[in-house]
Amino acid sequence: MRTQRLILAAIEQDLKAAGMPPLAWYDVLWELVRTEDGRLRPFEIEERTLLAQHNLSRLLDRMEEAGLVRREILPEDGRGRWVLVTGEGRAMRARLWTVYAAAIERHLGAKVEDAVAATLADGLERLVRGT
Amino acid sequence: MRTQRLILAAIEQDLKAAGMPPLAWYDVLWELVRTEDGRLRPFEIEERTLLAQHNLSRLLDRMEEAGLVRREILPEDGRGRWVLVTGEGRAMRARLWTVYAAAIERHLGAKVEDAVAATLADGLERLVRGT
DNA sequence: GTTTTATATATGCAATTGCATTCAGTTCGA
DNA sequence: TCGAACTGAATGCAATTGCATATATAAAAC
Repeated sequence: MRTQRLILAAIEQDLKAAGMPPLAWYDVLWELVRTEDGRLRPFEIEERTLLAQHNLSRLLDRMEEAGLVRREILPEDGRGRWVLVTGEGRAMRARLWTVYAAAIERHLGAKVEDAVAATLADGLERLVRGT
Repeated sequence: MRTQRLILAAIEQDLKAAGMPPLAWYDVLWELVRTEDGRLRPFEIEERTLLAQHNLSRLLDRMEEAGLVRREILPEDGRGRWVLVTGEGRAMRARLWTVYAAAIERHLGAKVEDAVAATLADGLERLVRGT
């Protein structure tokens, strides 16, 4: 808990210092960009990012407001929406990544050897999966 | 990040389900209880819990309101306060712990063997210290 | 078919957090 | 010894989050 809080705070700090939006924005953009056609349903983003539903709904409001994504109703199911990345959204993700990657390297990569990192990743993964 | 979020959410969930206050309350109470005379300066709690200053200030408001701690001005430095645990605070910490301990066991202990946990703890510690 | 139940998303409102600033008191330097 | 600089804590206000509920639609049950 302590480690995560410290490192997350440090990374968010770096993003803010670079005038970038918070990490959650990156997470959403990334999930969208890595799909075939740059779009997902909100509930899919929800699952992938672990954001709470109402929380994501409002994050999408802000991102739409900022021109990074666009929402469209989908014909086959009137309840749902598509969330599409815009070009601006893709550009923002790329810019975010340069800062984010540097932050990861600084606050994580530079601190432990790859072997330790791999062991950590493995152990943490087990924790989630339950052995 | 994912592991931490999932496990923390699960634990907070257990606390809430038991009608208990959030984990941060426990952290503060614990830091107080483990001292010799059950009192600390706000900035000391801050360091130990990683809570932000203004944030802690308000958390203490709530905890004082709930009768778990008490604030006193300290004579030797007019700027500072003492934060003291009350008997109620100690009782609450003990009750919190029964739920918290069970949650830890359920969401952590039951999921990995001790050896893995030890390796994890070591690796995470290194991350903070920088090797 | 019409009522129930379930799913997907949004929203009103209260609680919490973040940020900048304020306030009070201490220390330091000329 | 007086004002600048600093430290510890609190606070006003905006942004975010949590919680419950609303809205809209679809699927299932009768």
